[in-house]
Amino acid sequence: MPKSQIDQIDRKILTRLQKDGRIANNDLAEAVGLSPSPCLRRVKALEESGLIRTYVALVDPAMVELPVNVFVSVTLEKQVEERLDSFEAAIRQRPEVLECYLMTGEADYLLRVVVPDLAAYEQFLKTHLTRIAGVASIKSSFALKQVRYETALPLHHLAV
Amino acid sequence: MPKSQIDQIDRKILTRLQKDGRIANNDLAEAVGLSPSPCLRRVKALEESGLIRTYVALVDPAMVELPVNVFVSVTLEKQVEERLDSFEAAIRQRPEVLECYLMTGEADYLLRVVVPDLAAYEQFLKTHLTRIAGVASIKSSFALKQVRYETALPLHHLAV
DNA sequence: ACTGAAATGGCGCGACC
DNA sequence: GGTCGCGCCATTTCAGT
Repeated sequence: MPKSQIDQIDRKILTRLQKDGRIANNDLAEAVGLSPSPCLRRVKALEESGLIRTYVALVDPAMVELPVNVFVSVTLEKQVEERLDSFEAAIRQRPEVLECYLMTGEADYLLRVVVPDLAAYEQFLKTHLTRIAGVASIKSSFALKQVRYETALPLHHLAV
Repeated sequence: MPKSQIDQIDRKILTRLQKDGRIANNDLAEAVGLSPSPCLRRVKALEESGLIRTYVALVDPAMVELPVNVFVSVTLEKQVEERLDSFEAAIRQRPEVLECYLMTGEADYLLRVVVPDLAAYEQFLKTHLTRIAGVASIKSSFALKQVRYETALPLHHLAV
């Protein structure tokens, strides 16, 4: 489903829903200059195409005792395809790993891990990360502060 | 508002809403073993306490022509408080910077930037990032693949 | 004080123009 | 894309424990 299907109104809908996923369809319709029914039809189409993946509630990390963000660079022993898959499968098991990227260059992984404190991170390292087969080296970088965290993708580049 | 206020049911509510932010209150109530009225009251309390920050729609990056993730390490010239604030303010202006963390160690920043292609990233570098006052050095690392991306925080550590 | 049940007003969501 | 209408859900009120 290429971008050619996305017009100005769809872009407005997406921008609005990325800010407020619980907006009432009536209000959304008014905001984008449509009547409720065709607006809802567009939203459903965006959902069914997979363009809108899901709706979620965002929780404040500090208020649930999860103030520590750690970025972990992981290097694997060999770059065999099989190793990558098994590493990724293992990573997907761990709920404290919120993000994981396969990186270029040294061809390792970058993880963002969220934990209550340093002790919990040490536990994660010892009990889980170091036990994954094929892990050669691990480098941890700690965040002092989360300056910005957005889930809304910028859509300005999408042509009309 | 410490965690002592959060009981088992609240945890279930949060876990559920982090997976499906648009679930009907009736269904949520049934899922957590409550009747609709007290369930909704708890949700409202969690919202007003700020523990639930907001509800959002998550959009598929590839389907809106944003397949490129870049992690950018930024070092500032001097670690004056004022410089940090002005850098952070500048970063907040740029919608392609989805995440920004103040890091320990070399005490620089780590950014996650999302762009349509390498040309757009080059444009971002030249037009915006390098023009921010106080930026000493920039190191860009590109992601080949987003292996995992979660917004749901793990709540298993919260005691009953 | 917090929970569960009933009533009402508004909205989501389909059929049709 | 807009209009109409039904059914369901969110929300308030009231009673119970």
